[in-house]
Amino acid sequence: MSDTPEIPEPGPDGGLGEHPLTAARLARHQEILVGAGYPYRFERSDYAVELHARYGSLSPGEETDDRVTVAGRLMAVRKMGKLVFAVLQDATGRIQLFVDRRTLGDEGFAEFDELDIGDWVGASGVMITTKKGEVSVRIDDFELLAKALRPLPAKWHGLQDVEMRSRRRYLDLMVNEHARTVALTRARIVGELRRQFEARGYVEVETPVLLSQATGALARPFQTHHNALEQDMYLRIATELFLKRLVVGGMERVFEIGRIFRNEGIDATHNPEFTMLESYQAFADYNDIMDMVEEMIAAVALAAVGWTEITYQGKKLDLSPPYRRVRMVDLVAEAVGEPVGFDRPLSEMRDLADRHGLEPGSTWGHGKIIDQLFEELVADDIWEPTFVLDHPKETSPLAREHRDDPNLTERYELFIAGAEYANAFSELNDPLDQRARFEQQARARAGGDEEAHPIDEDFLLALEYGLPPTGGLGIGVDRLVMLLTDQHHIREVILFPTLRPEA
RNA sequence: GGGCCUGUAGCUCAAUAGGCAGAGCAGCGGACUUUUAAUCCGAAGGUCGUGGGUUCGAUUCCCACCGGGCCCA
Repeated sequence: MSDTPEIPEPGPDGGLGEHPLTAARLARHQEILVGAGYPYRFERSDYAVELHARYGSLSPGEETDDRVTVAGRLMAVRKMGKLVFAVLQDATGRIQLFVDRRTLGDEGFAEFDELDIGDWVGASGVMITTKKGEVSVRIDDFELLAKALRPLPAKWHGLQDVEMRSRRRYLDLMVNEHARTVALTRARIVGELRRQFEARGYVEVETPVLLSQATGALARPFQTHHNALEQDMYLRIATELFLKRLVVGGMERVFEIGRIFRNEGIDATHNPEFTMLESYQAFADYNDIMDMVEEMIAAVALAAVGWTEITYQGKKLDLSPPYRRVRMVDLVAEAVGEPVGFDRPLSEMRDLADRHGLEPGSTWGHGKIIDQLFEELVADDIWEPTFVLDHPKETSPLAREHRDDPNLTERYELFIAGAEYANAFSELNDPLDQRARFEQQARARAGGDEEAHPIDEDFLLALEYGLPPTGGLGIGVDRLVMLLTDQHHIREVILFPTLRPEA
């Protein structure tokens, strides 16, 4: 009888039908579904940012005959009776729609009135500027592309709640410009890192995430189980040993940017899954890698933020090379006011550690004490980019012995603003020495040191076929993004940080 | 793991020395053809994180739990 189709009863709608803020949106949505439905695609002619670039110089009140089609999310609506100003946000920015009844017609104008903030809309019209000079599209046609059944966070205060910004990152991205900026800057940083390595002849590779043994670093792994193989497996805690196997195989320059998993605490600088960049270059030593790293950091800063002189946590920071290069033992000696060489009796070194608030474990040698004194007394105070050189052999089981000192290794960490950004060494390539180092680690582990490497026999096998002299590097990508976007918490640079399930 | 703080409307935040919980924005109804957080008028909107306890009465005090934040280890 009736020619208007019946609106279906609300099905399982998550309670949207009962809430006053969503009932009307849901009803409209169902009305559209029983009618013409939503379009499957939409042809846009221009992004918001392009229109501002092209028409920003029009004088106030100027009109053109240039037709454009825009699309985006409706973020604001200002109704003036027979005239409406609406704001559409696309991936690049915002553009105002000038919606007047004369141009759009009575029917279309009434339909536009039914739109809600948050709806996805496509619209066509001509480019004009308003009396106040705002670049706008005076629309003569529009289409509802998808309806937002839930209201957006407040337009002015946005979304502040840290928890919800992380849990519902899409809302954060919709309403907080800085969230979009950080996400885009991260993409630029990762892209530039790739370009830097590719320009130097490196090949990007992917090594396994799922392993029967998690090796190559000091960390507790996530454990899982493979049903068909009937064996426990572990998520990787580093990519190091697999990348070196590739160099053994003759891939002389390789790098990987990949997710690493460490089953440890969550705080401002640690997320259980994070992104690590590792690279290995045959025939290079750690000096070569230092030169490369300072060039790369500067290039990445330029690409990401446009300058090498940045502001971090309210202070100026210059990332242009060359970076200071200083030995760890010299920094520690300076901090404690006395020499900390390996020629001093171990008992004196243990006293020294005690006096500086450390509680040296029974397995600690000179090297571990020096390393811990550095962490405790020096690391936090380094501001300008600094390569801290020549770590003790004891705490660097994968690094090659220093050519001038058998107690040290050719290893450095790059410190900036009190945090570590890169870790690199002349790689240990003698399989016999590597086996001895692993065994020393195993003894420390048996002695109660949980921060000790397990032995990886399969890696030793590969080494026995010959690893050329190699310079290796690891960079914490998330921390680098934090530095370049001036964020003080890792959750701000990871789109979906690890959280407890919501109650 | 320890300490401190925190959870109130869709969002951002108030208040209550234990006695009917408020505002701005958003939403709803109305006016308005040049707005930019539009403006004006009107009517609404709440399981005060969850569960116990004390009390005549608890959003407020106590306990536990859940989520979150900061600091320390």
